[in-house]
Amino acid sequence: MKSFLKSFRIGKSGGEALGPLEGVIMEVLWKKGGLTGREVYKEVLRAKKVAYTTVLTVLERLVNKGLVKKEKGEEGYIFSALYSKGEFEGFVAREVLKGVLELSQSTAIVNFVDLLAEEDPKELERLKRLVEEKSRELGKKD
Amino acid sequence: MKSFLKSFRIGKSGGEALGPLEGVIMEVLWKKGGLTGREVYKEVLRAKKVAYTTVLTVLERLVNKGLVKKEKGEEGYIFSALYSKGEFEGFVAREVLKGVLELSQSTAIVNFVDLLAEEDPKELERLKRLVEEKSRELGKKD
DNA sequence: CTTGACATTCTACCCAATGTAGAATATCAT
DNA sequence: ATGATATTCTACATTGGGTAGAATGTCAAG
Repeated sequence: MKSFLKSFRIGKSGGEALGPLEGVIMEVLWKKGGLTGREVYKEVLRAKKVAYTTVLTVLERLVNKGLVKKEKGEEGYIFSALYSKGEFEGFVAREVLKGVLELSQSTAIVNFVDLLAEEDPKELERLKRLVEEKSRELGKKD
Repeated sequence: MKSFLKSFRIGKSGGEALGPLEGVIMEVLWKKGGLTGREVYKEVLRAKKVAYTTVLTVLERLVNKGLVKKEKGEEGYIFSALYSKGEFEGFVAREVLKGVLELSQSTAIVNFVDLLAEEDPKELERLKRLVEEKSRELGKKD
């Protein structure tokens, strides 16, 4: 996956790795891939009033970022997501977490646990299990 | 602390919540607070060749962001960081982690453990301890 | 083959954050 | 009052993203 991730925007409802229109377009391509520009446009319209050419421009930028594939079909170009939403989220999460850990590892760890405890305390168990698994998986020496 | 954090930039060496020049200036103020513009400028020069007015402009922007305090002193204005580097990092880490968790909690958790294991596996122990403490601290019922 | 409906690409504008710095103005000691 | 600073104003550049019209390409129906 290419280095499309330059910045992670912090908004009211979570972080975003894509602009709002980019996000809508990727959602469309994740739900139903292999669409023509016009089809993508029609889907986007359900969420947001924009011009057809705006959608095409953004699609082109997503292609340049390496997130979308554009291939000639019978009916003109067909656009589809190069990675699933899950793969994409994984990539974003990894890069962003890497950034936070490099900023200050201890701060990141403490805050991660705190946040998880605040937002969804039962996930602490899962985290603990994951850590234990990982530990076993690594040092068979313990 | 104000909402100065709009975006977290992902670079080669970790994430950054500030631009490069902003970062240099904050480092100066964290090392030795209570400096005049000219003093900040002189310190910044050791790291980067810029004009005095550039430093002043950026200082002013940092004041507007609520990260720097500017107060009249004998010798003109004195600039100092409003928060320690640790406080700042904590705030950034928290906001960014919140963003990642909201993007996809499970993805965030899995990747967090994986990354920590890759980068500094002995920290897994600390993470586990923190999780256990936090669990005890919450549900005294377990 | 020409025309009209699309598709595709080009070009250009806007905005915000950041870097950059000169111009203008204020202040003050000599 | 004059020259050195300090401070503020103004402005330009770049980047990422949103927006869309203009220009051009394509093709099928008349």
